[in-house]
Amino acid sequence: MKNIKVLAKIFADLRTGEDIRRLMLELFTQSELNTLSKRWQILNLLNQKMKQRDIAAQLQVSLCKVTRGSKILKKTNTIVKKYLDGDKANDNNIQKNTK
Amino acid sequence: MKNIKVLAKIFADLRTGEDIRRLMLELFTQSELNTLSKRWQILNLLNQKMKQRDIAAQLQVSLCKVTRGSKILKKTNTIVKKYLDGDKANDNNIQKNTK
DNA sequence: CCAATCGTTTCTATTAACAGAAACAAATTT
DNA sequence: AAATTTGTTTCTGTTAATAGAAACGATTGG
Repeated sequence: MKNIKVLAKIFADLRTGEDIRRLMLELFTQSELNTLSKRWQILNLLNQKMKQRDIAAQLQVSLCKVTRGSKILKKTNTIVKKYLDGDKANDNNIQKNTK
Repeated sequence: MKNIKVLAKIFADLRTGEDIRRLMLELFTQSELNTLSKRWQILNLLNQKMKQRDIAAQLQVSLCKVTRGSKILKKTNTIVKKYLDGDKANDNNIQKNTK
């Protein structure tokens, strides 16, 4: 299943990063947000060709999480890859002080 | 922490519901997607004043999940409430056959 | 070919979210 | 006010994701 489309539509409707961020803070637990954040950082670092053991050490996660990220990146035609290979990916790492 | 802003920005950048949906399918496990989907349905039904035990029965979730949703809805000035009270909420339930 | 490095898998233990049931509390009905 | 309904909390057990360690496998350089 199922209603993922519904959820995706909600995020799409919200449009601004600030509103989406607030919704995520309401919907997810702190633990889940951490997990999600790490998950994305793993993908980003993997895409930058950092060694898997280095990623695990730097982000303080286990190798199984890194391997899982690796599997995601092996798929072709993914949104993940498309996004990471775009210029936006690096913008996000700089973390400018927009607030 | 932390980099929730980064993740929120990614969703915001994607813009279309279809792209966001695809990214979610790549990032989350099936189990997590189910959880998330149920979580939103709970909020929606709670907001429609359905009784908590009925919600639990209909969605086949435990009361603790419903109570958690209830706590979210009790907060004021949330994106969740703003969204559920808007007209978009009902659109999403109809689930038109756009694919 | 061998050794080292790296990606991947496997194993057991841990943890957070959750199920299911019961108890408790607040509200409503009568 | 007593009984019923509904919201909330508490309890124990379960499950999926994960940590940590080790092993396995592939690749590469020597």
